[in-house]
Amino acid sequence: MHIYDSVQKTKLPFAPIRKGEASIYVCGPTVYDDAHLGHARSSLSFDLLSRTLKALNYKVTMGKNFTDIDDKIIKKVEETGKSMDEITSFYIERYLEDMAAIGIQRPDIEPKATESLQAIENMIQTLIDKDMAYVIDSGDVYFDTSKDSHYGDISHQVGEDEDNQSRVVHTSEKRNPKDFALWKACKGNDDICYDTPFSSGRPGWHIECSAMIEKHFSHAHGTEEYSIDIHGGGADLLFPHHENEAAQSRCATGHELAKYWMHNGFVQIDGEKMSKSLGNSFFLKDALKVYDGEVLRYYLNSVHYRNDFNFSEEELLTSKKRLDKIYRLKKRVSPGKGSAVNKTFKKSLLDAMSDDLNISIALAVIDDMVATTNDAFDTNPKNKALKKETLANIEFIDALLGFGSKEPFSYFQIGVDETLKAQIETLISERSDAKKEKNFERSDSIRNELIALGISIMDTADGTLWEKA
RNA sequence: GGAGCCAUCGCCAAGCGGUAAGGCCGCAGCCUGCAAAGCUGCUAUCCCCGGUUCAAAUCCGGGUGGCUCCUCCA
Repeated sequence: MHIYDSVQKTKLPFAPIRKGEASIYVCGPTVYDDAHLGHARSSLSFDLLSRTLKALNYKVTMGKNFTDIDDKIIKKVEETGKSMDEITSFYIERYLEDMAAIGIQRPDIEPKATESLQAIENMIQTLIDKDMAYVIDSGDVYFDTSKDSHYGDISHQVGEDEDNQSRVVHTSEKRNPKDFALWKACKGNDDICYDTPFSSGRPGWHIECSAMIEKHFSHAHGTEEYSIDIHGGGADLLFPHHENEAAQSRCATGHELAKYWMHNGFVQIDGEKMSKSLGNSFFLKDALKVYDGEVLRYYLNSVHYRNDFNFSEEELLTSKKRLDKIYRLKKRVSPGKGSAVNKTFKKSLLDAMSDDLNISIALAVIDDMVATTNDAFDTNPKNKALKKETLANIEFIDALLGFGSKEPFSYFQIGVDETLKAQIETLISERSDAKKEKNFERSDSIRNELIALGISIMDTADGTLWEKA
């Protein structure tokens, strides 16, 4: 396995802290609204990583947090009059449903900030005790970036001279412009506050990830140099979020946070980053109303995770066509039971994914397998061994990439209700009769009716099959 | 103002110094009553200008264009 490390900016062989194991932590969503396609892409990217490592026989432990204490959540509390818990638990449920719909394997650990307060407090206290953090008059606690000689190693964005060059004006009692809040003191009676020795307040954004990783991935920390193997998230988190996480963890624990850092590219709409502030975000739940989750999954995963992804309906339809081909092949071999995966096929797929998740090559390998197998069945439709192997191949695709698991006939009937189904079957039956009588004018006319209904048909040796377009 | 990323066939997209994968679309053919599906074949010298090298889409320098980060953000 090779992984592109966004800190070293190069592809590195994956050598985990512990042989045969892989610990991954991905920054999850702040739960104040529904997940958009960008969240989907991030989840999908690291889902592929996890599946690939599992296929390579690593014992994977995947963690993804829910940020459930945050300014925007508090704002939502004020706006709606609902409790913070009502809001966050609602969106956490929605998030999990949406992710399940696109085939994301549930992480092993899903920590929440509200359930990690002790760990957060401990880490901040440690930093204060080590004089790497300071409490200002208001009760806010800041991390002192000047005390960390490695601050900047992650994002390479902290220059020597710089500072007031930033287009953001910093005005506070911070000692250094780059210092960031570990803890925000209570602002008033209505604020969400937790008591700690340093002040009553709530955690800053960055500290939760460091604390959760420390809490949930607590290796013995003997001679181990890193807390986890891989830390992931969107490219926008590299700075300041990950830089700050790394600094906190390094200074509090004496260990580097992660051995490898991976960042996924953005989903764009018309060439611009999808984001709420630009008003161009596309909620996953809305996309799922129009497109099947499996098709969305194939589509959003069809471009390498590090590249930006420009969403277009036209390209999504192209992805569906490629997925369709896999299911058409599956129709030829279903129902049945798989035997063993073709070794060459399996190796080619794994080789592709082992190269920093080269999905393009992987999909090309699948397309090739589909064409070759179809060709073989065109020559010999009754090749039983090949049928079993093909089923096994498709099962492997599903395990590794997360698509192809549906019953193939039902895949082509998504969106067809019982009434329409009965109508289609009647028409097909009438058409078959017409064909037997060589009344082709009639049979073609029926076919046109079906096409008008969005149904395409194909005559095979086993009768007429139909598909919803 | 500072820091990065990207630019490959009509569209999407691999490539990581050794002579351009794959998909969609299009064209031709096989199959079919005709189709559809499936299969086969055909279609690019890599934004521009310099340089390094026996050899560059791939490395270096300079342009041009697009995107992102430095503020919440996947």
